[in-house]
Amino acid sequence: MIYDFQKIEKKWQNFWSVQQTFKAENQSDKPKYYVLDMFPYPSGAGLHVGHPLGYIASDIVARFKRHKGFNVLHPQGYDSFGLPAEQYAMQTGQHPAKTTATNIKRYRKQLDRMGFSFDWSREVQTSSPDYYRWTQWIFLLLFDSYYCLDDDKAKPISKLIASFEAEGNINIKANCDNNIPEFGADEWNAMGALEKEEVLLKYRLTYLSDTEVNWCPALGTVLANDEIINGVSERGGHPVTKKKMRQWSMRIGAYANRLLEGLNTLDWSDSLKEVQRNWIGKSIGASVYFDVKGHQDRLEVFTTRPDTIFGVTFMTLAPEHELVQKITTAEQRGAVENYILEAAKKSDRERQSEVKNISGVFTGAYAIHPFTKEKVQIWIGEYVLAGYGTGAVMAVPCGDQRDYDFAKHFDIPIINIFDQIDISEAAYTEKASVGLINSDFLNGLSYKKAVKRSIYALEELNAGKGTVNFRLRDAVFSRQRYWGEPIPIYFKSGIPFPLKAEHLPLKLPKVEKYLPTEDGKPPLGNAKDWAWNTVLEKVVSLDEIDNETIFPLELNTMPGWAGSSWYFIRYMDAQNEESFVGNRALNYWQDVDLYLGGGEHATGHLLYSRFWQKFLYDRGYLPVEEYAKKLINQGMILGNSAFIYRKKGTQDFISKGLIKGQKVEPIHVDVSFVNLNNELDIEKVKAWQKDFEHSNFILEEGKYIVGREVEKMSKSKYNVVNPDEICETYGADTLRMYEMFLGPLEQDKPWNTAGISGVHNFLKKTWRLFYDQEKLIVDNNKPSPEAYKILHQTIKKVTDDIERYSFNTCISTFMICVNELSALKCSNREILAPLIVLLSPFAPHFSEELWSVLGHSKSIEFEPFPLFDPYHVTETTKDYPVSFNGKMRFTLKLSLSLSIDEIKEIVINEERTQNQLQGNPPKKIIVVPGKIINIVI
RNA sequence: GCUCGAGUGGUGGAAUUGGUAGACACGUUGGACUUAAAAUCCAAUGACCAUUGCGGUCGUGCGGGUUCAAGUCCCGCCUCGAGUACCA
Repeated sequence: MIYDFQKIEKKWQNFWSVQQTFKAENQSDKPKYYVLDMFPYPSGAGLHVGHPLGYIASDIVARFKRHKGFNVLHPQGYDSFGLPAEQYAMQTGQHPAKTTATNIKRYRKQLDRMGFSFDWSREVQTSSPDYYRWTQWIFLLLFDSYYCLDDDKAKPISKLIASFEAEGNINIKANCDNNIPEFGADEWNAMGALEKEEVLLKYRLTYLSDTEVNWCPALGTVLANDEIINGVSERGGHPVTKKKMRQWSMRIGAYANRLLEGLNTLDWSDSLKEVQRNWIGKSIGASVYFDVKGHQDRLEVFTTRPDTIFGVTFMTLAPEHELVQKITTAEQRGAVENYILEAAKKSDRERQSEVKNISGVFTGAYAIHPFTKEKVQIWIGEYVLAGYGTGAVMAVPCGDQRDYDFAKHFDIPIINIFDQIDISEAAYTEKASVGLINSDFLNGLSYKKAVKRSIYALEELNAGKGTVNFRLRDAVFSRQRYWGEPIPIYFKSGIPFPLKAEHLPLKLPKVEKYLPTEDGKPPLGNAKDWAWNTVLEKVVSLDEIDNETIFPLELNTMPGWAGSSWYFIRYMDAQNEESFVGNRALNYWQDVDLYLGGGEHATGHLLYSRFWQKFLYDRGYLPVEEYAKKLINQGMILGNSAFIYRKKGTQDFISKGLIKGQKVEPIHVDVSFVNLNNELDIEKVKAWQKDFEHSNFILEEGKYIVGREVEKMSKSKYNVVNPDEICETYGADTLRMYEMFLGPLEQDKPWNTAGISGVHNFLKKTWRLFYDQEKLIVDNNKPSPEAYKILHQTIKKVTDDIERYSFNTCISTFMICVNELSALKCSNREILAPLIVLLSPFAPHFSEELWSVLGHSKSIEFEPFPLFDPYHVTETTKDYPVSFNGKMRFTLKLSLSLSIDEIKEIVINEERTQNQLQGNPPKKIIVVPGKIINIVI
């Protein structure tokens, strides 16, 4: 009988599906284990071989844990709201729901073919109303909350209202909008309902405000900071500009410190934690208030170097700073407005590319130095960013290179405050302990002391205070798009009100067009009837809304990250119609034990989901503050692109070896046209695209050799390899093992089919331990000691390797094991049965088949994982290295082998020991339980 | 510029706390079985020297150091990759 993987894989996939083998129960006496994959966006292109890498790894862990006696939750679903489906809809008029459904079907088929042990009864789709109903519910809960700084947690807004009624807002410490006027209880109680709502909006965790947003004209929508890479949109690479718009935001800033501190409790990679730390960007320093000469307003700046305050010779504001208009003098107005206009025109990218250009303009106004009382010029300059700190800096040219360059360029005075330091060429930016000079009461003090003293002095004068500043901005939550969750909000006189939870879901309407309306409203503006009907149906009475309003409903939708910020909770209890998750399920599953996914989500999904988790925890809906203590970022599988070379201006394509110095342009060709020796199938290329039909291919030694380059796998680079093809030729089990064998899980690696035969041969070789031609040759004889030794060494190594997620070495171990068993011609049931169990997480179909061949009727899945038995690993005569550390002590290490109790005798290789000890032989041997044996001499 | 990774045969990569570097696989070469091919099996495969003496020398990016012992630890460089960037 040959190894017919096609037949076997079909058979067992069908079996698992019919038996519902992988359905997890929400209660069990077994300990729980929750293995989570980052769910995919179902794109039109389908899966390529890179996508399953993480799923294979998590599937191995899931299956391993089932063998180890855990009740395993291993779900899968789809992040199915998103831009590509919407853009496709714009082009073709097809409803995104339809294309999404088609894509999901295709994904499912591909996933099933690889034999994953997902519990599909828990599938979620973020675009399904049953799911986004609860996304909307969480939005409403955020709307119903504020962040209390006294207790450092989110609380119901009703508590805030109660405080306002009792004592106004004077003593309230909350994370909220800036510039909220103070009011007492009487004033609050005297306010009208709408007025109160307007105040509350400034405290809510999701709130509407006029904010400077990243506007992407090409996509017709705003974008969050993490959706912009190098000044252009992540999707499509379109330019992004600044625009002021009334938008929903999420007060993630309230959680900045907890998100930062929480990282210390997580077992995530250092690099990923570092990315989040940088993104949160905590800096400790001081706020300093400068009076503006001749104005009431005070100018607030943030600095990390309050110790350098006596070096201030000017101030710089961002062009967008709100005080600019107020304080600019008549003579300077023209120049200032020109400058602002020029700055506004530029995209983020242009600004970034002009970093080295120094530009700025004097406002004509002066600030008063809080200590010296001298007046300092106030400038505006692009180098100050509106979005960081207060959008204004106190410029200390002697201590900051940018201020220094600016001062030199505009001939502004520079004061040196550093003792013995030459600042004629550049600023002194070190924090090293040089004494200060020209600094009044700070003279002679070191950095640390001066910082302390200056903050103290500022506070005394009421001219500043110690502050912590975060780079993390509140997250813009509105998107001017169709294919996203509708925001469950209606308006009355411009004030937002929440729909009631029992009225959810607020479903997406059908629209004719997916583009924004002609008057610039989001796509949902095309659904006027929907908006009115919804409001009539769901809001108590018509009086509740303003007659004047044309669109009483919120027309923006939620961003892509909304649905993905809590899907891992929904999996615990995906069918629940009463609540976003049931208490019993939640108490049982608690959190994710292992999360696997790409590191590219560090500043997006992985931050936002932590934020929502903490919020839901604060409000008492979740039991833990971090949902995934252990995270592994699988590396990317890269494509191995193939190139042909067109001679400039001709239709001649030159084989790679013949290019020499000629001018050629490389053109991607589909990798399937190229064989393992990089020879091109010219006929296929000619048939592929019209352009090449009459092209001339210049060969070397009768062949056209292509160039190769490793790039990201993508359709446009024609380097995509479809897992279906591999399953067709080698089978899913080979694909699974090969992807793991390619290299360490967390490393990026190019796809290369060259080595796949090795893994396939391994399976065939294992098969031959069971079958000789047609005959099953498994016997019930007593295995030899050698066979036991091989098996138990394998058990030990495979178990250890899975537990440290080193799957590539596991596979090597299997190969050694099977090679050795073949050499012994060992086909004993007592050896083969446990071996098949070991192998089953990696090659599940293969193992199930052989398991049933051995006469078992139940699925191998729940068979206990074989335990390592040191008794079977007898010969340990290997000579162990002996080490000597200064305390006259030797450490003798045993690699696998025996537990200490089993050791009868230790033989020390005299010659070797003598060599290493240079004439100090051991005198006494003490055996201590554990792995290390100490020999004291 | 800053932060974090990584540099090991022809290739992918092993070497868990310092302990026989190169496991395992691909590739290559030779051989067996075959009319032949496929499939399968066996042997060799870091470099150099010696191979009718079984061995020897050098080897983990470079230069130092610690240690009986360094791919692994420390110091100083080089190269590559990833992220990030006027963050006050």
